[in-house]
Parts: sequence; C-alpha cells; structure tokens
Amino acid sequence: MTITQLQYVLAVAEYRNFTLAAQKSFVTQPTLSMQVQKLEDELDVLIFDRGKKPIAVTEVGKKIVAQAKNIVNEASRITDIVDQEKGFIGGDYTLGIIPTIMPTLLPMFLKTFIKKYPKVNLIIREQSTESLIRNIQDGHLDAAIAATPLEIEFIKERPLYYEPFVGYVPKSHRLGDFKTLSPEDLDVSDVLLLQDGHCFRDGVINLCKAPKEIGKEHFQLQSGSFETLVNLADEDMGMTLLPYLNTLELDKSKSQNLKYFNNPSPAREVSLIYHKSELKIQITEALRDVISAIVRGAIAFQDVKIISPISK
Amino acid sequence: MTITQLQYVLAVAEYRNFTLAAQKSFVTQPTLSMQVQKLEDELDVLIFDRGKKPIAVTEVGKKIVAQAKNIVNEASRITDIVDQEKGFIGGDYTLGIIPTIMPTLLPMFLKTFIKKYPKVNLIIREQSTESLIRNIQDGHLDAAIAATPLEIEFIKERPLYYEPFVGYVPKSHRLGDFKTLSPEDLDVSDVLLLQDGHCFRDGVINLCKAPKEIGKEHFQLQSGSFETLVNLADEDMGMTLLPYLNTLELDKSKSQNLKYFNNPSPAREVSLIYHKSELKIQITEALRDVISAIVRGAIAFQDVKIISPISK
DNA sequence: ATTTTTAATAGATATTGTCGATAGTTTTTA
DNA sequence: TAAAAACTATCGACAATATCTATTAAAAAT
Repeated sequence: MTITQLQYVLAVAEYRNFTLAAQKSFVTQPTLSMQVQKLEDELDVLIFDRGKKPIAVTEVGKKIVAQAKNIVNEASRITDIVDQEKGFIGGDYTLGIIPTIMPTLLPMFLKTFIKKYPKVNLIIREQSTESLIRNIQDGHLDAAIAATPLEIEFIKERPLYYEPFVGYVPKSHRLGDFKTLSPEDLDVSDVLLLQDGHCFRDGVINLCKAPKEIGKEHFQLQSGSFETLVNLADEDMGMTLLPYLNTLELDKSKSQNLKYFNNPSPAREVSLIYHKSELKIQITEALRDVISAIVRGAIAFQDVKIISPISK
Repeated sequence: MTITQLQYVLAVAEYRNFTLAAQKSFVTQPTLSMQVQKLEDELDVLIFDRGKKPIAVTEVGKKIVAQAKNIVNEASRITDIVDQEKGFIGGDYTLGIIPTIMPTLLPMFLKTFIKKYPKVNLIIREQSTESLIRNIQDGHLDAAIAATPLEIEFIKERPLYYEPFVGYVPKSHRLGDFKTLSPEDLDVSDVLLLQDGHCFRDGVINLCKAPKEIGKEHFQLQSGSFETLVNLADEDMGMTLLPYLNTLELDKSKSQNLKYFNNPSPAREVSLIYHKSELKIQITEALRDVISAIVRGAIAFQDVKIISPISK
C-alpha cells in the first residue's frame, strides 16, 4: 500500500470514472487502473463496483476511502510541518469567497497579500456558503471567507470583522424621514432581497422580525447584485439593506439615502473559515493577518448585534 | 514520500541506530539509509543528526516523527477495516499483563481464546503498569490487562471485572479473632506488601487510611509473589492482603485464615486497556468477550468500592 | 595504535510504476 | 438496429527506483 495508490483511489471515488480520475491525477488511465487493482489485490477486497455506471464505491470501499482521505491529509501535513519550520509561505492556496463579500473585500487585500507573499499562488473562487462548506470538507478549498457563525463540526472560524447592515431608503419611502433605523421598523415585504442562496438574504430575513409573508410580495424580482437593488429602490420599488463596505462606493447622490441602525446595529460576522485539520495553516494565518490589518482601518464598529446567516 | 520511508524513519527514531533499525525493518542498512536520505532530500530538511552518538532527532525531525507515527498508524487501520469487514480475526496480537493478574487470570482464558481464534498469534508480556502504558503509547503492545482507573489521555479502558481484596490473617495476629475486616482495622505497618512498582501495593497503601509510617517498619522485606507474603504471614510477620482470585488456590489449612471485608468490600477494577486509536479493535473485542464470559462465572461481586491503583 | 562499530557510497539487480497501443464492454447516438 | 462513442482492462516495453552486496569512511571503543 502506497500513498499514491490511496490518492488514486480518492480520485476515482471523487470522479466515479477511471479515465477522468487518471487525468486529474496526471497519469494515464492504465496506470491508475493498475494501481487501484494492485491495492484491491493486496487488501483482497473490491473497493469499486465497476459493474455500475457510473462506477459505485462498495461498502468496504466507502470505509477505505474515508480512511484514505485521512491518511493522505495527514501525509500532506508533513510538508506543512517542514514549510512552517522553514518559515516558507508558498504554494497553491485556494480561497473561496461568498459573492456579497467578494467585490468589496477582495480589492482591499489582494494586492497587499500577493506582494507580501509572492510565492503563494492564490486561487480565488466565488461560491455560495453551501458550496464553500462542501469544498472545504473535501479539500478543494484551503479556506474561505463567509458570514458566520456556521457552527459546523469540521470547520474552524476566525472572525475578521463585524460589518453592520445599512439601510438604503429613498426619500419617498415610508421610512424616508427617519434619521436612524431599528430592526422593528423593517417589513420583509418592502425590503428588496438578493436571490435565494445568498446568505446575506437569509441574514436580512432573520433580522426582520416577522417573516410572515415571504413570497407574498407584489413582485418577485430578486437580484444577485446590490447595485440592482439600489437602482430598484431609487425607482420606488422599496428599500434595501446593504453591508457597510458596499455603502462606501456609492456616489454622493445615493449615499444621502443611507440610514444607519441604532446601536447595537445589526451586523454580519465575516470570518476566515477552514477545515479543522488546519492544513496549510501558515498561509491561512498569513492571510488572516493581512486582512485583519487592512480591515482594522476601514471598519471599526463596536456596538453591534450579530445576525445569523443561516436560514431557519 | 512513501509509507515505507516513514516506517524507516520511525525505526531509526526508535533505535537511534541505522543498522539496528534496518534489521528490525527486515532490510539492509544501505536500503534504509538511502530511503531516509531520499525523504530528507525531498523535504529538504535533516530529520536526524548523525553527528551525535547515539543519533539524535532534530527539532523538525521530532515533529515529522510524530506525524509519521500518525500516518503509519492510520495506514495500518486500512487492513483493520478490511479484516473487520471479512470477519477475519487473526495476525499477531501482543498483550501485556501486570504481574499480580497474570498467574491467576491468564490460565483461565488462554486456552479458550487460542482455541476460538486459532489465527491469532497471541504474544503475552508480563510488565508493570508503567511499562504497559509506555508500550501501548508507542505501539509495542496492542492491549494490556491492568488495574484501573488510570485516567490517561490516550488510553481507553474496558472493565473486565471487579476483584475484591481479601485479608490473610493468621490466628495469632492482632485481628485474628475478627470475623470480617474493615479498612479502618488495617495498619500499614503490619501489612506485608509487594515490591515497589506493583500497583497492587499502591492500591493497598491507598486503602489503609493512614499511610503515615511507610518505611518505619521493623523490617523491609517486600516480595514479588503473594505466596511469599502468605508464608511470611504464617510465620507471624504480620498479615497481608490478596486479590480474590489468588485466594482460590490456597489449600484448606491456609484458606481458614482468609477474612473478607464488610460490604462494600474494597476491590480493584481490572480492565482491558488499549490505545484510543483502536487498532486491531476486533481482536481486542474478541479477547474482551472471551475473558468477560469466563470471569462472569468465577467472580461475581456486586457491592464493592474501587480502590485507585495509582500511588499518590 | 588497533579493532570494532556504524553510516555512507557505488555498482548491480530485481522490482515496479508508468506509458502507448489495443482489445473488450457498455452506453449513447444515429 | 447498427454504428459510434465512452470507458476499463490487458499487454508489452521502458524507465524509475527500491533493494542488495561489497566497500569505503568515519567515529568509538579497546
């Protein structure tokens, strides 16, 4: 039994296809097939059921695959140890970010980070929280930035900052004359929301006390971008809520429509999340340091109330 | 990096000697040397400091060795999974037993076990609790039978039975006329003890309320066998305490001197202990089943008070 | 100073991981 | 239904490498 064989097994288990698994493993299909067979011979069990399409993992196979994941993970931890000892920060590092954080936060730290750690090949993926979690679990992401708390067993969370919700209320709106907002003032039915799947949407719904009539609005337009929401609001279609960092880029005419919440302002907790196995932890720490340092200047709210990003 | 290389590293770390490590790994010394070097090259760090005699493990090396242990352990878990699936119970299995349990318990279950599981090659070692713990930690023992609770982080305990302490008191002794004993009756200074290192000794000392004057006895003879203690007691050198199973083999004249404790009788908890990683757990479970079944007939005390086997 | 112990090196050999080509299936498409 | 496509297993060849024996080099013990 070799680590390579276990890696091949993992690839097949993932893609359910020897040919594809071989490609992803950068070997030819016969090579991969033979190694998997060899392991199966050695253990004297079938890991895969080639009879089915797509290929199925046998019952024993599932257990073996789970354990193989363990082993391969622990093995890659060795290079981690060495890197840490050498103070080397480098290699591929895949970071996921949720869509509502991406456009504002990424430009703030990306340049600084790649300048400070030129040997890290940072790969950024924009994904929903749900995808992020799945990809962290099976090792496709080294870390991610998302709204927390998620309270997931295998994930560790390191808060980066607390970002208040800010109301965008056109003059003509029911709340147009309010100086500041309170959560009680909100009514889901006239708050413009992001598309389903965005956790900021769930956060806003959680914030609004009585989500009684979701889906009962007069119209059903949900957008994936805050820009659309703001423009809709300007067309008297209702109000909306924005994360604080998104309000910084509004032009003067629009920023007049911003209304902050009374303290404690509702806010989302934005964290760096990663697998509890803490692979590549040095890079994760480096990333956290960079982001924290930058954000500390741009955003400093104390009295906030964290709104859960999870739909109930 | 291969699992084999990691195994070689572990061997060198253990024996601090390439030649010996090679022998124990059943390869020649150059083979082992080269593989270790290859791993060091690949990681670009020195794991061992060959300058010192005996060979020292570098700082990084220690971390790598620790992680390598992990990986090798997890890897051998794969065959475990397969064995379990096949219902196969076999292979080498090394069991440690403390001296005060060995002579009475081993004959009770050994024959039954090897008959029921002929494919298991059972290797028995008699060792002090201290050694057992150490050997379980570094994988030289698959399990052990000892007095518990030990409360050690990496060890799991599965109680087998509760064995009461029984007094052996000659007629002429201060307590010779008592029908039954109470812990308060005991005085360390006239209880004959086993040698230092036996946990039964520590248990007895814990039982005696006031261990004030240890070492102040008139004489300092401590034996490694209960037989000696009984014979000394017959010579009016004091009384002694025996584990229940040891009292069964006394001849009639001696067994008249036995005095049981009032309920709840002090007792030792005897457990099967093993590493929390649960390697070879099927064999461990099989062993536990066999012993439990046999002991259930021979020993059945309900109202006991467990005495800690750890010296305070 | 000599012997012994121990690790590294060199060259030879056997093993094995990998590839390219191909054959045998099954599934999909026409 | 026939043909094409997709996919895995098998075969022979090649290259990488794990291992061995023999030897050298260095350190420790005598």
